[in-house]
Amino acid sequence: MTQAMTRPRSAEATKARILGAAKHEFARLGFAGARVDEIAEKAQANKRMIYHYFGSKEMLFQLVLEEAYLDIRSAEQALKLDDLPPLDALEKLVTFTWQYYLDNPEFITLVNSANLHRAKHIAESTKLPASSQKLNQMVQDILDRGVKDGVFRPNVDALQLNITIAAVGYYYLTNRHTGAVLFERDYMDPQALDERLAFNVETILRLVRA
Amino acid sequence: MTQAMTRPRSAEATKARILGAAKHEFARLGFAGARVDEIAEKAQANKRMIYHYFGSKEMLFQLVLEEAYLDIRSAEQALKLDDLPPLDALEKLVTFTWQYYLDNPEFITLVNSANLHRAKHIAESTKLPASSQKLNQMVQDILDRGVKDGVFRPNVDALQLNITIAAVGYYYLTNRHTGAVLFERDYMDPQALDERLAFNVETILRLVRA
DNA sequence: GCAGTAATGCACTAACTAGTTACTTCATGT
DNA sequence: ACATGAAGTAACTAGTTAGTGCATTACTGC
Repeated sequence: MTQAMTRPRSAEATKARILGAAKHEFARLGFAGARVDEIAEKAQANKRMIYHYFGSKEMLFQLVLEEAYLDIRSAEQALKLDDLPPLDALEKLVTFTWQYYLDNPEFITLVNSANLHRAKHIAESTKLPASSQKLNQMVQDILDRGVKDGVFRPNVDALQLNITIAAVGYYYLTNRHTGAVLFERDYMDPQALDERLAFNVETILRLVRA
Repeated sequence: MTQAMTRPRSAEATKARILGAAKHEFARLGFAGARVDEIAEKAQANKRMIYHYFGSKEMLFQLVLEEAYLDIRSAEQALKLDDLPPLDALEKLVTFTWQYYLDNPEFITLVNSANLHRAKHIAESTKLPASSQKLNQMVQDILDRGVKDGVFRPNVDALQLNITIAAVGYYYLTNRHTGAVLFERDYMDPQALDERLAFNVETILRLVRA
């Protein structure tokens, strides 16, 4: 990439620009569809830098994925749901998850791409299981408090609930394009989004209420 | 493709073999990842035949997608849910949807790939909205009967319910590979599958019950 | 200031990939 | 039998793509 102004050299800044561009391209076109040359150009970096810092297209994808997962996991931890009554905590988690998907549309297509490749790009990671376990524990704690307070029914599985909270938002958004064709509706219309969120909250709360 | 035995010539049979191989490859690797040469080989056909019958890789993908959607829509219609009490009908639909995904694993990755490309490959189809509307009407009828019988609460939106029925199964299965890494569980273990189906039925029934 | 090291750029390659050209083989209706 | 058109094939093309070799340029510690 030729630059009119000489940009100060910085390994960290270049790495970050490459990661950002890679996230964008992998999310937009999938792993196979994304082009290394295009990533380099979008990052205002040279393709050589990608191989210098990341080694291969696959390793780059690996890092993009890990970063994406760690970001949502850390945002979840920042919610401080322990301070809220169980019902409010659960509603807040459903709403947060929905809003996170809306604010970070790359996340969903990255995860889809990871699964198309049978998760081989994150298989070696140890950080991801660790942070996911914390999420699961967080939900388990909410459930326990809710049961103790008598607002939740007992024996709701935390992992199944977690999966379901993600599912009701994720599916709507990832399949919004085919959904729009099949059901002739604008899935991204603000009112449609509000209605879906309300429906999702209702779905989850009815699932756990005593 | 050289064949030891001379295969009788048949346009229909060749087209069908190509469509089958294409479905398999597109599902396995996504649209961008699939290779036309590989599809030809798997179909025991010559690549030229693909272009002869289907015109382009994109048109082939288009037909594969349409066929996949029409197949599930027709299987849904064959369920004859009108003959069942509303609660049973809904449970049967949830179970059917889950089992269809399990029996047709290509369906999910094809739909993901279609959405990655913003549904442009099915945008022109008129059959798909028509058949999807029938599905929606089917669920609406179940809801109406349930409300009349007093077993369902009123004002549950049929489309939202439809989306949710698909979501709780689809998400679990499409993200089973990353899920297995993150949560260190075998998502495809028979007992895990049974538990998930039971959870999904519970989720949907609690959502609609009076 | 200058040597050494890290960052960057350019031009290249070997393999691949969608699509095509020009041809051969077969089935069938008369 | 044989003409005709459809089914099928092999080899090719033009463009693309991940990955590299090597020279150059800018910081940094001394």
